[in-house]
Formats: sequence, structure tokens, C-alpha cells
Amino acid sequence: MAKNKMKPTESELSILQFLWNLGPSSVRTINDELNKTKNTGYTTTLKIMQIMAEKGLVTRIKDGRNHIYSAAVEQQAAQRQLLDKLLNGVFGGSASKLVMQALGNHDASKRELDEIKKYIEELEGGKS
Amino acid sequence: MAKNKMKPTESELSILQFLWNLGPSSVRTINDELNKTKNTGYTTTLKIMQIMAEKGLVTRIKDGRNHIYSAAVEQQAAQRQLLDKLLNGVFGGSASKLVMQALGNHDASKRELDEIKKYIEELEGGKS
DNA sequence: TTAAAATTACGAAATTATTCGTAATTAATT
DNA sequence: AATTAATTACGAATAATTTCGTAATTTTAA
Repeated sequence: MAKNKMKPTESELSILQFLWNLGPSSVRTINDELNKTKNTGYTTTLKIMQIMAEKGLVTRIKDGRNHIYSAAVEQQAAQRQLLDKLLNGVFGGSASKLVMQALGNHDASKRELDEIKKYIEELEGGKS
Repeated sequence: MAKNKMKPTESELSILQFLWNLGPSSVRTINDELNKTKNTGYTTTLKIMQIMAEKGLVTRIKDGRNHIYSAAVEQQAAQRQLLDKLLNGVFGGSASKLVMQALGNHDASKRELDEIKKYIEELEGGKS
């Protein structure tokens, strides 16, 4: 099983986040991380990571007795997928509503706001 | 029945979306809407809405032979909760990353971009 | 070299979510 | 009133996801 556009489940996503942040990691490492916030059995984590490998969400190599897993989907792709889901799920597809809500609630710094403004101007460059 | 903070499932969210947009509606109405994009049996929709009532996600009143359902969670509350989760979950808490990704992927119109820019300037007003 | 410890493989149980069939109920129509 | 049509209630089938027990394998240590 290796085809693209496989959509990660909730718990697959939380494992991917660790792989993105920590880089290639063993099951043990990931399971330890998970257990900082949620009690999860080792074989549970293992199983999910094995399933992820079947789906092509991660790759793995042997290293001694361990397997070392690496994310095989780009963080950006996952961000995009979740953003889509949120956008259509609860913002009625309006990106600008989402954006304004995000900015309003989360109090970005002036520098961030300037960055975004600049980015918008770039986007508008290709539009006007 | 149950208390708040119930997290809607995927299909519950799509029903909430219609209730938010259309206001209080019968099962028939919602099912018709759903069937514009996805083939869904009437009793399936009914069942999910009944479950939502048990969870307290919707309320309902009798109207003749029908029940009329209303969203019992505010759209904004749901937006904010899910946005927070996404932000901290996959965007490392960076609202600007999220915003730029949203704008980049979803190709807002020039008018929308202008609106957002204006909104940013308002926000900056209270910051400079 | 054997025993202990850690890891992987496998399968199946448990949980959660979705779908739908059928019976019971209610309202409208004749 | 009797028939028909629509809706609700209920329960169970299906599907998807998560969890975990146990056996097999591999490495480390005694």
C-alpha cells in the first residue's frame, strides 16, 4: 500500500507532529512523548506506526533491534488538509472569516501583522 | 442531556453547519441539503440528529409531526475551539503561519484580501 | 552460552462512528 | 373511518479506529 493523499487519522497526526518536531525517531521515543500527555501502551503506538508505514505516511529503516521512523508526508501538506477541513467544517469555506478570527483571537505581534500584510500585497500583485 | 464541551464528529459538524446557515430546520430539510453533495439516507440523518440531541449539540421542538432542530452550540465558539486546536496542534501556535497558509491555499478574492488588510490595520492601530 | 530485556509482528477485542431496515406513530387525504 | 404518506423510534449491521495481549525475534548482559 503506497498511494498518495492518504489522510491521517487523529492519532496518526499526533505521531506525525512528533516526527516533524523531533526528526526520525524510534517507537520508544514517540511513545514516551505521547505518554507525557496521554497514557498510551507501547504496542498501541507501535501498531499505529506500523499502519502508518503500510499507508505510506512514514518510512522506516532498521537500526539494530529498532526501527527508526520518518515522516513521509510534508508538514505543509498536513497543515493544508486540516485547514481545509476546518474551513469547510465550521467556517463555511470562507478563508477570510477564518483568517480574521485567527488574528482577532490570537493577538499576533505587530511584526507578524506586517508580515501578513506584506504577503497579502504580494498576493494582490498577481491579481490586480 | 449530557453537558457541554461535547466535541462534534465529522458528520455532526456538517449538520451544524446547515443549522447555522439555515436556522432551525427539520430533518427533511437537512437531509435534502446533505444530499446535494453526498447521498445520505433519511434515517441516517435522523439518527445522527437524534444523537446530537442526546449530546446536547442541538435542541428540538415538536411542530406537528415534525421535529424542528436548532443548533445548541454557537458557531463562533466552535470556530474558536477548533481553530485553537489546529493552531497549537499543527502550526506550533503561530497564527501568522496559519493565516498565510490559509490565504495561499485558498485563493481569496481581492476584495477579501483588502478586507483583511484593513482589519490588520485596525489591529495595528491599537498596537503602535 | 544462557537468561533477561527490549522490540517487532500479528491478530483480535474494544471503542467509536456511520448507515440503514423495520416497526410504531402521527398527520393528511379520500 | 380507512388508507396512504411521512416521520420518529429503535436496534442492529457495518465500518473505521484505537487498543492491547501474546508470541516470535533480536540484542544485551550475566
